[in-house]
Amino acid sequence: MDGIFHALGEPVRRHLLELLSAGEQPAGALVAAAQERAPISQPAVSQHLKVLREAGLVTVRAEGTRRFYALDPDGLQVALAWLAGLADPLAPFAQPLDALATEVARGRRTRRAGKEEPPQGSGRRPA
Amino acid sequence: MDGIFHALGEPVRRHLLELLSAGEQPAGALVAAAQERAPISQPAVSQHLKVLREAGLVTVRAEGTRRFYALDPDGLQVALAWLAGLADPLAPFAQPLDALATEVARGRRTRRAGKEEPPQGSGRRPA
DNA sequence: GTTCTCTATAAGTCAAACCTTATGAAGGAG
DNA sequence: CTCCTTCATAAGGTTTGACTTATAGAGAAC
Repeated sequence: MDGIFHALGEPVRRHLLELLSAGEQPAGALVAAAQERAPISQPAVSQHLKVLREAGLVTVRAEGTRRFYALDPDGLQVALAWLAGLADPLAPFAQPLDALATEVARGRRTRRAGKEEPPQGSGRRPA
Repeated sequence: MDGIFHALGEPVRRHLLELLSAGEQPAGALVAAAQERAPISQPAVSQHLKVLREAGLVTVRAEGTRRFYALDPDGLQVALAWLAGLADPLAPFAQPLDALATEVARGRRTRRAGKEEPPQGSGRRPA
């Protein structure tokens, strides 16, 4: 939870998430896209991706020498639920918006991936 | 947008928002509540409140020498919409979850302000 | 094998941001 | 008016965090 919102607090990292909302991409493409917006080095982007990874906001899949990053719906859901609970304290109990967000996120992932649960290497750290 | 997520990145500030989700409170009460969780000075809390204020996440109302803080649904809505758009890029167009979040936030505000909509007799908020 | 590509980590620098003590401004009480 | 309360701002110190250059490791191409 702490890690999630801390990760979201950085503009570059939010931009990376926006890029990933179009679908999974190799680190190289993310570096190129980030450098198109503002001058930034490859290691800087790599470090940002590490933060997002450890926060549980993105997942990585290795293919050869490339690392494909994708949004992690679970992490996003945690942030969404917290904000929704703030707006209306009853929401987390009645769960109307909460459940809807989960639905959307999950549906989006399975629809996009078309495959199931590859071996999950890097550890996910609780927030 | 930048200011909003930057403000949300700080644990103390998120705690203050949680406290405010129970309703508007004077700064003093927020200081006391914050100090209950961890040792922190009054000016530190005041500075955090300033950040939240400038980010558009809270509003202030002066009454005598006291300042009553409250959640600003508009700011929360911006954060919610951004996250929802991430989870499903189509959401901002089709606006299912987006509209729902707005409804919730607005309903909450007008309900609290006592403008219209007499209470529907449901129980007051539980734990 | 050698080399080139792709990505992550190491080490160091610099700026942002958080916290503290001290103080000031404004309203209410005596 | 004087004092006390409530809250904000000022100034300064310290830590956190983001960036850069340099380098290492793994796989693909030659």
